[in-house]
Amino acid sequence: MTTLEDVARHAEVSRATVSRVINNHTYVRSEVRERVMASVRAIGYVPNVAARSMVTKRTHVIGLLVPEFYDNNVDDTISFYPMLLHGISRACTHYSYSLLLSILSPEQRQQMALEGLQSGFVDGFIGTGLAHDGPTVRNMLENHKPGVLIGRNPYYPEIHSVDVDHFQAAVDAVTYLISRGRRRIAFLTPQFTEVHYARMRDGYTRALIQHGIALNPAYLAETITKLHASTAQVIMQLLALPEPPDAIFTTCDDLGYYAVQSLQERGVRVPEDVALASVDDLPIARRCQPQLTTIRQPVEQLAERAVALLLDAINGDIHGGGQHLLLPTTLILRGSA
Amino acid sequence: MTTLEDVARHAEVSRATVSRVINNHTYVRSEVRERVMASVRAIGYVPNVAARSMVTKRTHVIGLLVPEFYDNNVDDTISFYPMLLHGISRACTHYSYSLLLSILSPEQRQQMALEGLQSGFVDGFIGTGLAHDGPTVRNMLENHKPGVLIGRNPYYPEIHSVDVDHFQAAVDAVTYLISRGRRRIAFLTPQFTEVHYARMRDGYTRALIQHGIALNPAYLAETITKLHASTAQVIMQLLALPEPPDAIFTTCDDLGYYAVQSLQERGVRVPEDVALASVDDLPIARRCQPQLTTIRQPVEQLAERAVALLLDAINGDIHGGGQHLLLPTTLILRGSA
DNA sequence: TGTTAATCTGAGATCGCTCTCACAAAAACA
DNA sequence: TGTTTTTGTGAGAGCGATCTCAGATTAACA
Repeated sequence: MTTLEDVARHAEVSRATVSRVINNHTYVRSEVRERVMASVRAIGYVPNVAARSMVTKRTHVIGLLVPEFYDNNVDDTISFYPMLLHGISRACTHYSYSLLLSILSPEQRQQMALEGLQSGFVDGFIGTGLAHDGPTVRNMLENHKPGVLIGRNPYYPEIHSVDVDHFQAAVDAVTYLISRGRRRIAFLTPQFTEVHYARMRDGYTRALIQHGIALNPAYLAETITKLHASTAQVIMQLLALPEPPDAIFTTCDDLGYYAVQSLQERGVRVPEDVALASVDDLPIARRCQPQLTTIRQPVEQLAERAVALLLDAINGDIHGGGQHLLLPTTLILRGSA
Repeated sequence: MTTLEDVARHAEVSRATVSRVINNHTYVRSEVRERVMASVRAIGYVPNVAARSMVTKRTHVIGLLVPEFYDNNVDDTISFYPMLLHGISRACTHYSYSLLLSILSPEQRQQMALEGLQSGFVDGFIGTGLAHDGPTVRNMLENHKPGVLIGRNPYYPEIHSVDVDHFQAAVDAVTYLISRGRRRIAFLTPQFTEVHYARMRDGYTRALIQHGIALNPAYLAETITKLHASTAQVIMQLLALPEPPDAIFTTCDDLGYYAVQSLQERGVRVPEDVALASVDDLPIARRCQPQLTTIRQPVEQLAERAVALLLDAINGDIHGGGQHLLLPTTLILRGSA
């Protein structure tokens, strides 16, 4: 490990001058600058980040908290978080930041899980899939390191956030179904308490109201898991209604996929008998026949904006309270509706 | 940000004593120890990692290099790397290490891509999917920070590695097909130069020889991509042979999945007419009918062992040259063979 | 050519920690 | 009770950088 001192000796200048060259400061004779850079290359000097960050109070590292996205025991589609992770990593590289990754198990999400993150190791962090009023989020605040949440947190409006406009997404999807002549539109969601599912139900309701369609409570359906079995069961119940739906809006592609399967298994044609629109646009959306008409979430953008917002916060470029970005979605037309 | 100094003042002891308490050193009166710990809690002290690592030369961070695993333009199954990532993260948490993630684009993989990793920021790193003789790997060496590769590197035996025993995997799969009475077994692989595909071909050959079955060069088939179209095309060619195969061994589940689809589209029954065995055991293996009989790779173990090996290397517990672990696989019997 | 301003360079403090070393107090031994 | 050993504590150096400040050199101006 070579140090600044070594370079200084080699180039016959002082530590301070080498530091100036390294950090591209002004007031260094170009001749000297050349000489120093040559020495840097010659002895293969690389600055020590720890030492540097001690004085600058910057590490150029951001922390990322994501929930576990893969469970070996469940035939699930691992998709959203890896995509997000991908985008965030890309954005970090773009801004020449490094990424410290914490994949939190459900228990860790319930505990304070910031470990090293507190210790001045990161300049800020991005949190996703955290319990809204959980200790991790509270920690973000107390820690008063800049933080950005992906997904809005109704409890702490002072934390910056970036989210997809799920309300509008649902309005768009349902409006599209209506425009295709459907009137008996069911709403199918996993039985999870996550906020965006509720938002989508609001959007669904809004679209119906806007078109003067009465809300039928029997059409509000929930599945216990995101898997085939529980989806099939709910589909069966819907089909058994006196007035079975002629369209279904599902809040995620997994459900959409299994819903199409379940419908077809019961001899129902998609989209002729029941049209289906969904949300996510994951690879799974294209793996059934017909492929899913779905709302694409701008995951890449979500990641990019989250990082950009965080860096702004880190650099003190944000004044006033929490910033909340809401990104628009796009309806992708395929065969299912 | 509170410092050791603050705690020292609060507890009315010296910095050194606080440090002893924090690091669980001996020679501190238990009464004093209590007092210090109380102060730590009282003022919410968290040690500064940068300062600490300056003197200990340890960061408790390991770097992970993975290739990009998601491409929005391709209907691909994102699976292996996220799973691996997951496992590595879990192992890190277990050993209370943090994880610095670098997702490398193809270009970055070709360049020197260790950026911050060199700067003493990580104690060592794990590399996956790197060009075997590429600059990144060379950097790992010159950098003389401990490193572990997932997947063997034929060029640098001195770098530790952990890998799946693909040779044996292929032997097992093909032997199983033979045990089911198949004799005309095709070998189907993506046209990639990666070493493990070659290893599997060796295993395939070995199994045939062991059972006195002549190798038919026409049965060695390659697809250009891992997608449906190119798989379907190759399957068509195989079926058009004078002696079409009665079984196919595919080197990855993506291919197995599309192969089953392609066969069925052409009216070939699986497994009655053509049996199929594959390798990976990704979620996609269970998404076709019949489900794929496949070789499960111990991804979780792979991750765990890689981390364990790296930590041993970091702690100087490994003597002699590069360690090379080869993990066994398991044959998962499902419907396709 | 003398004075002021702009440009260039180095000495040394500082960041927050660990760790060695010297010394003080208590315990064990003679 | 004096000496050695064990135990407990603090002073201070050092890790590798940045950054302020003062001094030196050169350029610009009167």
